[in-house]
Amino acid sequence: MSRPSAAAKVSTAGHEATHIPIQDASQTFRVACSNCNLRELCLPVGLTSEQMERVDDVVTVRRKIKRGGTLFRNGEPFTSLFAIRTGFFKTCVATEDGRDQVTGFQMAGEIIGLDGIVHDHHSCDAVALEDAEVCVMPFDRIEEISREVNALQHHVHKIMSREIVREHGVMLLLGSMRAEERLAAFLLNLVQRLHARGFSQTELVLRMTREEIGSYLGLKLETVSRTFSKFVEEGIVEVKQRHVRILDAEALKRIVNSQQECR
Amino acid sequence: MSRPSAAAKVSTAGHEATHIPIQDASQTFRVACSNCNLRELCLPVGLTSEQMERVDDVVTVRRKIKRGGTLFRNGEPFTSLFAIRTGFFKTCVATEDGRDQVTGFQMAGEIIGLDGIVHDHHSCDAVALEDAEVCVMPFDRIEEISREVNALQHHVHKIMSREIVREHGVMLLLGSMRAEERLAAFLLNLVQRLHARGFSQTELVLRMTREEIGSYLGLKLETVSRTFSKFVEEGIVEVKQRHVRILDAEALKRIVNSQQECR
DNA sequence: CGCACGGTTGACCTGTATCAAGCCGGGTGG
DNA sequence: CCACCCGGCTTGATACAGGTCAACCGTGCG
Repeated sequence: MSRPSAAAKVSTAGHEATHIPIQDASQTFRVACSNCNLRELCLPVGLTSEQMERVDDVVTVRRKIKRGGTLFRNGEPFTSLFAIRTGFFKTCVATEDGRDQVTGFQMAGEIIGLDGIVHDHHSCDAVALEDAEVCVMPFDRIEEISREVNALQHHVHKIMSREIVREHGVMLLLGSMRAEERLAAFLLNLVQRLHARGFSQTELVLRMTREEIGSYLGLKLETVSRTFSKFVEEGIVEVKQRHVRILDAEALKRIVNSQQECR
Repeated sequence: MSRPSAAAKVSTAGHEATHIPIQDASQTFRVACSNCNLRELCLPVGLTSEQMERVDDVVTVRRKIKRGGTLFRNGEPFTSLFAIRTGFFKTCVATEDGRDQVTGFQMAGEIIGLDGIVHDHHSCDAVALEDAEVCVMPFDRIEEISREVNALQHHVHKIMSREIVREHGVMLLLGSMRAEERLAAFLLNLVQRLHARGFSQTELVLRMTREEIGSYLGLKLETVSRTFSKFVEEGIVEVKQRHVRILDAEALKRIVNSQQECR
């Protein structure tokens, strides 16, 4: 998967402002949270300007990652959490025997790296699915400042708890849903998160391959493909490559909590 | 369960208000962590006695839960985390359409309730699979004290991170393993945790039904049963009801990371 | 232009679910 | 104390969702 090349340059408006000429792999520079437009996604709301000043110190630098590059890898020492500013990531765990599992897809405003806290080493890989930029937040700094700013402390707890709850949802999906339900749930989840970021509620561009979707959903890529085709036949979605338009969101919702009924 | 006269000394501040009236189902009383024999499972190590005194304030009361009783339920307000002192729990999430999924089994020394932090309400049920006793740790108290005791702060972060990593493992299991691998992984995990608590490395008593195991592993109870039978035939384990003796742990390990070879 | 990777589709196979019957053990009430 | 019942478990027969293997296509990159 070493296919760096031209960044997938889909013009789905939005984050263009942050497009800055890329130099080498991971260029770094300094910025402030206080005037970041993603603030309300990463940070607690209602901070005094004094507190905000403290919180600004959480982010030391930003870092750019090219498509296909890794933000961190299983086994690497853990030092920082990362707030995604732009771009799209997948995280995945692997067993020695080569099998691997995508554990999540992360987009702007989301935090990654929480897995590293327990053992001071990361236990999964974070791979950029498109050119990305993250805010680096050294974890000792986070702990220090969250001792002073209660709202930040609670916010950190919430972020971790949210991740736990999200994973519960994935377990439910993997443990008890059939292929159609999984894919429907996946699409609804993606589009909902994108919508919260100001994108369309009905149209999305998949940043990942069918294989990656399959890995996340516990399905083979062929099954993902077939299920997409089925949705298309039924007029629920339009699919052209990675571009998906949802024609009937209600149908998707019905699929998710139908479970073939009865019993 | 000696009446904790030693704990009565604490007398800190006016938290008496939090004393919940004792009901029949869940009896409550006060104790100290500093001389709890599970300390090293719940708490950070290497605290000064001064810090330990602060940390003692984290646990307000204990609570007993009978087999089949719930510690908390989906939708209930979140106020506290719980450290399991004795007994065995399952946590499970459910969809409106009745389907549900066991997300984990918890034993002595483990912490439950982390799911409630994000939304101030629990998002899953915690059910006692045998008579149990838990330490109640009001979360605002945890936050307060962990601002003062760095080691506690970091410990809380680790506990949450550990849960995230554990769930990654379950996702891997559910997303990419076959029935035998799942059950083998499950048994190894259980026995390893029990061993860490001083129990046998080769013998265990399952506290849950085949159906609950199945729910956790994303299998039907019949498949769980058949897979047990297969392991018995192969001489890997002995199974009498819920009593399991592992005869060949190596074989289980081989099953877990074999994945039908090759590729 | 052509290759290669991602995606689609078809044919077939298999692991697990489903349905059903029966067993075992423990608790209850007569 | 026994008979009975019931929940949990096992086992068999059969069905089917999804996996596997394979061929082919389209598109975007070198």
